[in-house]
Amino acid sequence: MELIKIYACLCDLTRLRLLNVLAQGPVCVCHFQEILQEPQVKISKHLAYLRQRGLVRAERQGNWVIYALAPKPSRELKANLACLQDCARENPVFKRDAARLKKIEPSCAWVRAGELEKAPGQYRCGC
Amino acid sequence: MELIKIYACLCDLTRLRLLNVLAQGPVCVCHFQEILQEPQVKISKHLAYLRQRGLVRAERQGNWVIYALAPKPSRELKANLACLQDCARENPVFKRDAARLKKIEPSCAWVRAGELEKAPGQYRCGC
DNA sequence: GATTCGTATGCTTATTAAGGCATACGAATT
DNA sequence: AATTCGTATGCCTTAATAAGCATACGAATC
Repeated sequence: MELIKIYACLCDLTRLRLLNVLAQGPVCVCHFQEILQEPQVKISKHLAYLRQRGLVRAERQGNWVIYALAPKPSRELKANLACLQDCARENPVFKRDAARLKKIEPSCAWVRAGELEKAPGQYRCGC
Repeated sequence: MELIKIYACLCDLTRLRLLNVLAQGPVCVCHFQEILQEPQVKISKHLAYLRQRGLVRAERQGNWVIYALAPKPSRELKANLACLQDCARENPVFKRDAARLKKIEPSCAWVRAGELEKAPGQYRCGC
């Protein structure tokens, strides 16, 4: 069932952080490393987990891979992501991630990738 | 983290069904068996899971044990339970459970138990 | 006090998942 | 074509979980 799949994706802190960052727009893996301060394997595996379950899309851009939220989220997914955003607002962990994202943003060229253009938000990567 | 715990509770169909029924008010285990059409062990174990994590409270009433939603839910829990209710509205599984609950309701004496009185809704048990 | 009823728990098995290390991959660079 | 860079994956270990069977428990009844 769609709902179970969604909740399974949400019941890990790393994935929660990834999704919460992605809510601001597409991000590449290298930036996730900086923002979450977690090893590359860990991030890559959790992104794969989310990708395999359709919550997230990936697109290669040269050497980098840019991740974005799924373009056509189900009603359930949309509702739960909104709920997560709401709950994350006051949480120190998510707030810290958001701060690091803001810090990285200016030092990073904006990238426009064909496929991902349909996704919400702006492109933050270019490394 | 509170959020992770909540999502871990929500990522199982049986628990989702239990919580969705409990949103209508306290219910005893025997009625859960009728409503979910699942074996007693399964229901009892998932209720224990929810109880150990504080989403749910239990109170003995003679031979029966009546379960209810936690009396003082956190902001996160409240938000997610509301989201679940919203998502469950259109789902055939949850709708079927709700129908079975309605069917049982009239044939069942209303019980007032001391502790649980603080919980939302009405008591459905008495078997 | 023995039995019955409703519920909970211990045990076992199978599945899933998380984390880390090493390594493989594709694209760009040299 | 060899190397480098960013990312993904295979393998391993460990831990958590689900499900079912058998059994234990507490309260009521006989």
